[in-house]
Amino acid sequence: MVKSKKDQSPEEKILTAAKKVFLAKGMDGARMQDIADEAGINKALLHYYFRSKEKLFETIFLEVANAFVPKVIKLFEEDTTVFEKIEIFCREYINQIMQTPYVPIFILNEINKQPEAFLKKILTGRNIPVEKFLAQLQKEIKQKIIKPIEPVQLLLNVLSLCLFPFVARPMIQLITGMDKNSFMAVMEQRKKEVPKLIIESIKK
Amino acid sequence: MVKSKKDQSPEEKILTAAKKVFLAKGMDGARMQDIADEAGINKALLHYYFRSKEKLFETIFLEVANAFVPKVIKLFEEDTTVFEKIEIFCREYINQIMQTPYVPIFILNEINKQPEAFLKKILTGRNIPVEKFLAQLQKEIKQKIIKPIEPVQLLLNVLSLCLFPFVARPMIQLITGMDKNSFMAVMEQRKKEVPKLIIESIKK
DNA sequence: GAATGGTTAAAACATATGGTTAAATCAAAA
DNA sequence: TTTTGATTTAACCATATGTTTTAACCATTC
Repeated sequence: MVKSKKDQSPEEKILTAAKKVFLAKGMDGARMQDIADEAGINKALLHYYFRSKEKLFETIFLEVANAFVPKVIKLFEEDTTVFEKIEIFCREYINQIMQTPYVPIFILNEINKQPEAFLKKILTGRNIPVEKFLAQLQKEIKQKIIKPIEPVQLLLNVLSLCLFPFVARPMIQLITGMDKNSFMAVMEQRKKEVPKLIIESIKK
Repeated sequence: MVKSKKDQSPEEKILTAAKKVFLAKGMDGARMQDIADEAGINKALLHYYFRSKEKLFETIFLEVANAFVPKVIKLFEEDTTVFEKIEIFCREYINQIMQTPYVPIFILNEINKQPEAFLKKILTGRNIPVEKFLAQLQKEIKQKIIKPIEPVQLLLNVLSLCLFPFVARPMIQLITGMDKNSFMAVMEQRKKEVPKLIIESIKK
């Protein structure tokens, strides 16, 4: 059950509104007035709680970036096969993004536009522990369980297949004529299709 | 050989500058003054040649959209196997986007933000002739050359694997530490890797 | 209930920004 | 050379927009 607008503190109302507006319009397209209207408060209050548009955006960006980082990264430290990891990762990550389908295009676009300094400041201490998985990959390659493969290519394949449909959703819906529900049904299928495809491609 | 700035007509200078600025900052982030400065001309001249920011953007969007549509679509009407088509499409499309790596994120983002009316107006008469390919797909499935597959899943797979890395390039470079050259080298590899992966996954 | 300190809003402010105007410039035609 | 029409610019305009100010409001404390 989501808190109704009336139950929220002004600060919460602002954050909820800012998230909605920034996600829809991006940093440049968002207007402080839009956020105030959406929150049902005065524009000056935004500056009372968050000093500037930039500060408010920074707060939202951080929060939304969390919704973009796969929640299953601890998975990579578990004692399972590479195939199992891929299977679980794809299923869970697609599942996660289905709950927040506007997040990927927002994040990727802002990363593309914000100055690097801004990003470094925000995204510090967020590096995924990948060494263990790389070691396991090398091991299973040596054991001839999986074909030799460049880890970066595997990474690109997994992320591409999981995330791109959400990034391109408006275009895909435009050219195929699907509505939101049909699209989500296709993504539901992909929870199985994507890991199958990846695993088939590296299985020996 | 690219025309030097001095050789270009004012209109060409404006278009070149507008393309650069819009691609880098998007419709909302771009400033008419930036474009004027980049073109080395007065701001009023922008309005002399293109009535408004919206008109100028529309012109650029159309041009850039062309750089986003695969130049090899006629390929689908040729008399070759599905496998050959996939192979050529991936190789050529990745090749094409490597020449214009900023285009995908720009287009996808603007499609996400511009009102649908605007897009419909711009993107009319641009539908890829896909029926013939679909028929061929069905035929080769019946002939048991390829596995049964949802065409929309195949489409998503191909586009994802070809385009996503460019959309996510800043992020990928940020988390892997690659520079532009390393990234492009990886994409060079992908011209072979991607079609191989796709074909493996549907070959019977 | 007066005082206090945090909270909210209306209005004002400064600047940015898309767009316009009117004059200067320039090249080609007469 | 003069004229004419297109091109280019500087200055200006109106509005949008992020931010600040000032005062009203409101709950809590003394």
